[in-house]
Amino acid sequence: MTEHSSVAASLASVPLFSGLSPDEVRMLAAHFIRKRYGHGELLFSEGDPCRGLYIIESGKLRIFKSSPNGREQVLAVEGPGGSVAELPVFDGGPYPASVSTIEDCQILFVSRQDLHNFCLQHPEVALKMLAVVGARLRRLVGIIEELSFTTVRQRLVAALVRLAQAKGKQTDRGIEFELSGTHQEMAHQLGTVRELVSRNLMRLQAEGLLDVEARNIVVLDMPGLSALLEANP
Amino acid sequence: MTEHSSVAASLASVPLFSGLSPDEVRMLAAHFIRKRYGHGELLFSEGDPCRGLYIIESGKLRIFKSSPNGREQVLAVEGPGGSVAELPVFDGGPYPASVSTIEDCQILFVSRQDLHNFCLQHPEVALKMLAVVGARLRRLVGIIEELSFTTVRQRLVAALVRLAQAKGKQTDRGIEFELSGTHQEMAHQLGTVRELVSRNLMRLQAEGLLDVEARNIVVLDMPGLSALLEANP
DNA sequence: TTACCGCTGCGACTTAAGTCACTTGCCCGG
DNA sequence: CCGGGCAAGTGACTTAAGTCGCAGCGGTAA
Repeated sequence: MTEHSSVAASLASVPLFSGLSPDEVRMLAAHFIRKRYGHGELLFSEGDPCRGLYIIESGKLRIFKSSPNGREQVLAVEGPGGSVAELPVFDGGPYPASVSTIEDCQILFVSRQDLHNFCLQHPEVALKMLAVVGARLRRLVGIIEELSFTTVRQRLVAALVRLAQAKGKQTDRGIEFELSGTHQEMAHQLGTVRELVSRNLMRLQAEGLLDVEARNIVVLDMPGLSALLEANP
Repeated sequence: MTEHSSVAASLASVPLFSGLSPDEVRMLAAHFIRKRYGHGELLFSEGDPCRGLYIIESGKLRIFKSSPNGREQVLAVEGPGGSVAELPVFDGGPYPASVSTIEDCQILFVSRQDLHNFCLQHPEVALKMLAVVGARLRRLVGIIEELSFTTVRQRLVAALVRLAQAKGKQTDRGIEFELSGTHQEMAHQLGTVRELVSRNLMRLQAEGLLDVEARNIVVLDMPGLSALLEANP
């Protein structure tokens, strides 16, 4: 397979461009460049002028805000098939947040200009864009809700429940899975600091809901855990 | 002026539909209904299925999330020319937040179906939509940033500075303006409770930065106030 | 092997945030 | 003119959140 046609193959499977004809995908593919990034590399920082759109072929990256005090708040984690910076490509403004990889990544890039031109000829792509931006907006509203109504403890529990559902394996001891990153990274996703993640994990263990062995988590009492999401005291 | 043509006149001045020809605006106007709401009325609640799009002719309304414990977090305040629920109209999902008026309002409403049909024939409206949704997304990111990086005090100061710039009048004593609502409403916008707004205002007064007389604020030391936005101690 | 470094676990402490209960003042309607 | 009700000020308290400092652990690169 040539480089070019492998790009086309990737694009065809991206939700953003589903619905295009093979010919259209091929035309579009001509404008993309493939890039590789190592773990922890920065694609761009908030405030940078928008150069173009990124599409993830493999690996994961995180969209985040960082504060002068070194705190970080993760807005989203995107995996294969996901895209980044749909918005500023269209409104012309700067990137509203920074993006870095959390795994080695293979990424397709298209310049703002090229994508813009393509969209003018294919209005249905703009509608897809609206759907993607919409989904992002809903997630942001969810983050705001969590930040202003819940405690760190509840946010952590919510994250654990999500992880358990997403990649938990039922074993003889309970539902088992691995934390996606370090405690530090979890803290960034929950909008807090490392110590609180560590402490709250220990506390959940002390309460008999979890079993924590380094990064391996065993949920012993799923109903009990979920119950913490409802109650407020 | 007939009812219908006055609707058309209003629509023509809304950013979302600027760029349409007078004929197009007239066609669009036929699908709108004018509604009136009193102060404090609820247009819809989060989770409701999306019926259509709202455009504000006069008055103000607030988009907010509310928690089971009675807390509220305001996501945006929209005034004349603003629109509400652009997103769910397109992605078909439920409303992600609730909306209520904070003044008497005159509002134009169009059903999801009618707007959808119109957009299919006028793709440029979809692009405008993208811009509006984009602006909203940026504001949400800003809220997240404030919630996770700043204190209530800093958020309050930021809000005061914004108000001072927006509607402050230079007088002999300093920059003078009125709070937009009750302390309770401010608290909802800052994602906190009434008491903290009250206390922090008093504290700023004690520090000689403000003069507070009921709902009337006089900024005595604008540089000093702005300085609080930078420093972290 | 050793030295170093990043991740983790803790204990002790400080401070922001929120809760509760109550007072005061003001406006509006009867 | 009086009483009810909402808005605001305030003190005392509880608790979540965050900070600091340090110790142990495990891997890896020299």
